[in-house]
Amino acid sequence: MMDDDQPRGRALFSELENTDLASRIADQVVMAIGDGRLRPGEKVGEARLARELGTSRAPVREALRLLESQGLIVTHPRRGFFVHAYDANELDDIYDLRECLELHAASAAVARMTDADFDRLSAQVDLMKRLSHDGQLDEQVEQDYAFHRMLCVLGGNMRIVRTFDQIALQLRAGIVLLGRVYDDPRELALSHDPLIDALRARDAGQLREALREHLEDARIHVVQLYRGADG
Amino acid sequence: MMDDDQPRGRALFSELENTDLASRIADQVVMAIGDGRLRPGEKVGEARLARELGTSRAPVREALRLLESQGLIVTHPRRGFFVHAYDANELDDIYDLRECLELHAASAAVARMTDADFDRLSAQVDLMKRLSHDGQLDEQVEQDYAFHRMLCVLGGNMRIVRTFDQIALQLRAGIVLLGRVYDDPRELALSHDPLIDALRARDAGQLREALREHLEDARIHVVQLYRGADG
DNA sequence: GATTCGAAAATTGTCGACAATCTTGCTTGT
DNA sequence: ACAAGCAAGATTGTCGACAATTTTCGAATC
Repeated sequence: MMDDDQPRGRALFSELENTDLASRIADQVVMAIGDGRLRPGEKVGEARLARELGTSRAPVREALRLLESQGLIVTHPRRGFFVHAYDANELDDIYDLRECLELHAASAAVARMTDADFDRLSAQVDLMKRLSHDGQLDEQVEQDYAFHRMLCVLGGNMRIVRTFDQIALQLRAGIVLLGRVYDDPRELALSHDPLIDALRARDAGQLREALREHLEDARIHVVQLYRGADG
Repeated sequence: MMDDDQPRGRALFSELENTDLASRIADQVVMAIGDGRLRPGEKVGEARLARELGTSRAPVREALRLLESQGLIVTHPRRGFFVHAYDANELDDIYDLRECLELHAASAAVARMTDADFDRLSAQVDLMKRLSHDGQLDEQVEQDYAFHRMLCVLGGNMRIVRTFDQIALQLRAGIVLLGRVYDDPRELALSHDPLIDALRARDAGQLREALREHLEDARIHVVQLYRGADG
């Protein structure tokens, strides 16, 4: 009896064949939120969804409960499921938490990182730069999260990585509908250079400072956009 | 056998009176894990549980999925639900995460704390001391978590509080079965005095240092016990 | 015309059922 | 007796159904 640890429900935006019907439905809902078919605050009726997808309500219910635990869906008992509508304050809190986690993980990562790890991180930023030239913004953002996730993984605490994944999912879901966050797409890729510099020097203090600045920048961008959007 | 219809005042999970069957079942399972009726690694058959509780499988399934998202239950597809068996490394990771969060929240708390807040924190420790004299260890541990939660709440970031709640639940579930963590029950209450001192002085640096020591101490206690238990 | 009230429609929480799959325990062959 | 194989039993994933509740929408009232 072995534990076949498969890459857990880590199908973020991919519709990979998941053996489980509920997980597949969850993915579909995530995508629907991601591309705006489901808007914040909108009701997600399980019966309606089940009819649309041609399944019964049971797996739909499970999928929505799963997304509820991920923070993408909220439940009002006896009234149904709704797409979680993030407000500026909540995003601010989330970024605060993210900064707290990432700074901690990054400090540990500096001590544990091998040369090959550094090369991979560096290559990741290069990839982002190439994507920014091609105007592939969505893919660039995806690789941005991948970069920060790598940092967390290198920190060595899988529990922190899991929390980061949750946060990343929420941020993507909450932000996608904003459209562009940065005025110049290349800004996102370039803003990672200070991190690479600090990593190359293996200077934890320098990395913390660079990362703090990096994340504060993103936080301010997003929160300001959100406050401007509606408040 | 689970035979208690009394509310029992344990508000680990449900906030309001038990409205939802699934939530009530989740509470029962949490309690069952807490007092050892369900042991780590043990299978939790939904059909079996449903029969014992006199309900159908649907709410049981939802409850177990909820607990899965809380990290208390793991699922092996097509094979069922099992009580999550924490190992020493995982507890180590959890404590690391907890320390990261609590240090961050505590720093913010110092700046936001009112005199009344301080009095409440102080009173909380006094309560723990009284409980430690009466030998009410379970209740004392409960109030210990309440104290640390207050600190997090004072930090002002509700997202961090939510994560703390998750961690606390997992730690309680994972640790309870160890029995005693401290040799002397009074040690737990007394170890909070340095925190109170730092809070009284409103010295964030001092609080961070005291808290780090406090949590490192607990971490080492628990992890060592766990490594000694089975490895 | 706006507001309150009430019946119809839709939705949720819960239930029992069925096929596919996993587990268990027995049979069988050597 | 012991291991492999097979059949019976139990369990999971999914489905359709029903009562209770919520929402909707039109009617009656002021």
